[in-house]
Amino acid sequence: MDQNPPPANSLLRPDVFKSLTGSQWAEMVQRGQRETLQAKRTLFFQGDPAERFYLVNWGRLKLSRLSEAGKEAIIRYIGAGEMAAAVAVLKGRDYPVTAEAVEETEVTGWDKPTFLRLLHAHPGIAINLLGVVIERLDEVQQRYLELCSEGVEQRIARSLLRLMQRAGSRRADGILIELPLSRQSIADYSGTTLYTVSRTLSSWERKGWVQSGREKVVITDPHALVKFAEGR
Amino acid sequence: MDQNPPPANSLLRPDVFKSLTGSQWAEMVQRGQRETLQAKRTLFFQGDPAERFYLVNWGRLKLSRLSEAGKEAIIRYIGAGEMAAAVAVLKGRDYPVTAEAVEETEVTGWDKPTFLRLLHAHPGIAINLLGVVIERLDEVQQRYLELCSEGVEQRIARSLLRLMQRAGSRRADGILIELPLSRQSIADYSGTTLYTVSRTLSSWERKGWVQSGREKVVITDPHALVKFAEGR
DNA sequence: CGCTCTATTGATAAACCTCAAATACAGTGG
DNA sequence: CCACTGTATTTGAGGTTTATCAATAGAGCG
Repeated sequence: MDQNPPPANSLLRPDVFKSLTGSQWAEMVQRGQRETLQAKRTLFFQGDPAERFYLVNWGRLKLSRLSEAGKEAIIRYIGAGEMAAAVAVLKGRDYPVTAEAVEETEVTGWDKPTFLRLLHAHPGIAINLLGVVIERLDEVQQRYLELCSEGVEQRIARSLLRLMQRAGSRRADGILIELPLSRQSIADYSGTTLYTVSRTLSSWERKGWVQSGREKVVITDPHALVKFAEGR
Repeated sequence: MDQNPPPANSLLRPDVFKSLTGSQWAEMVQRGQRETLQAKRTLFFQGDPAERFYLVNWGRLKLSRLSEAGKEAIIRYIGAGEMAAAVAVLKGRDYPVTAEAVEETEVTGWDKPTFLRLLHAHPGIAINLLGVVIERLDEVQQRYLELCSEGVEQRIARSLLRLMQRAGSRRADGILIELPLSRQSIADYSGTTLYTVSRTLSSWERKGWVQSGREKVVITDPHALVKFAEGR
C-alpha cells in the first residue's frame, strides 16, 4: 500500500467547517467530488468561470496570478486542509488566480449551489471564512509593503522564511522546504528574477545559511536568515 | 450653514448592512459614536489594539501600512459608506494598518461586542462582509502583481486611474482627483519615489495627458493613460 | 550516453533611486 | 497688497541596484 498519501476515505476537516456536526460534515463529504492531479497540472486557470470550490486533501497547490506579459506572481502555496477558490465562487466571478499542483495532489470539489446553501444554513461558516480571508489579505498587504520598501535579497530571505514556516520539516542539517522549489519559483514568489535568486543563494551558501540543490532548499541557519530579513 | 458635509443626522448605510431592517439599522446608528477628524489626524495606528470598527460618514481616510524603516505603502483610500478596521476587530488582533484622514472626515465607531453580536444575529452581514474583503484581497493581489511585473511609469498610470475611479470628478478640462494628492502620496501608492513621480507627471503634462499642480492632479486624457497603463 | 531541464556566473545595460539645489506655490500676518 | 515662511515640486548629476543576455556547467532520466 502506498504510504505517502493518508487514508483516502477520511477527509481532513478544516477549521472553517468546525461549526458543522459530524454527520453534517459526513454528508458534505459525500456530496463532494474527489479529483487527483499530477504534478504541474492546473486545477483552474485565471479567467475560468468560478463554478466549484476546493479543499486540498493531500498534496500542495501553488496559487498564482499571471500578467498579460506572462510574468507570474506566486500568491501562496496551500496544503492539506486549505481551501481554494471559495472566494471566487462566492463573488460569482471568474477566478482571479491560477491553481497548479506542485506535486501529486488530491482535492475535493463542491459545486457552487452546495457552497451557497451551506453558507446560508450555517452562519458560523461565513464568519470563519471571513477570518481566513482576512488572514490572507493581511499577508498580501505585508508582502506588498515589503516589495515596496525592501531590497531583493531581504525579500528573498523573507520568502524562504515564509515557505519554511508553511512547508518546512526538520532535518539533520537544517530545515528542508518540502516543495519542488526552483530558482524561478523563488523568484516568482519574491518579485525578482531567477538569476538574482541564484546569486543570492550562492552567497548564502558560502556563509553557511542555506544549502541548496536542484529544486531544493535547506535552511541551515534560520536565525541568521531572520536577522538578515529584518535588516539587522 | 456649512454646505460641504451632508446632513449629519442621517447615516449613509453601506450595502454590507442591507440585511438589516430600517429600524434595526436605526438602532445600530444609535449605538455608534460619531467622531470628527481634522485633516492629517490618524483614526488608528498600526499596532493599536483593535477595539472599534468604523464607518466613514463623510470625508476620506487613507489606509496605509508602514515599514519599520518608516516607508509608507498606501493600501487604499476609502470614502463615505466604506468601512475600516472591521476585519481587525473580527480577528481580535492589533490593527495591521494605519488610518489617517486626508481631509476633514466624520466617522461612526462601534465597539467590538456590538459588532460581534451583530454578526451573529444577522448572518447575512458576514456574507456581505466576506464579499467586501474578497474585493480588497483581489485588488491588493492585482497591485502586487503589477508591482512585480511592471515598470514604474506604468504603475503610476495605473495608480492615477484607480484613484480617478474612486475619487474622480468631471471638470471642464478633464477629471479631477478629489484628494489632496502630493507627489509623495502618489509615490507611496505606486511603490516609487516622489522624484520619479514628479518627472513622470512632467513628461505626461508635456504630452497633454494630465495637468497637475500642488497636491492636485487632473487627468485630461484618460484614454491615452489607459492605453499606456496597459502597455500599448 | 545523450537529452532536457535547471542552475551558475560574468559582462553589460537599463531602470530607478539618492542627493543637492533651485524654484514655485499657498497661506499668514503685517 | 506684499513680503515672509514653510511646504511642495522640479530638475540635474551621479551612483546603485537589479535585470538582461550569453555561455557553461550540472543533475536527473531513459
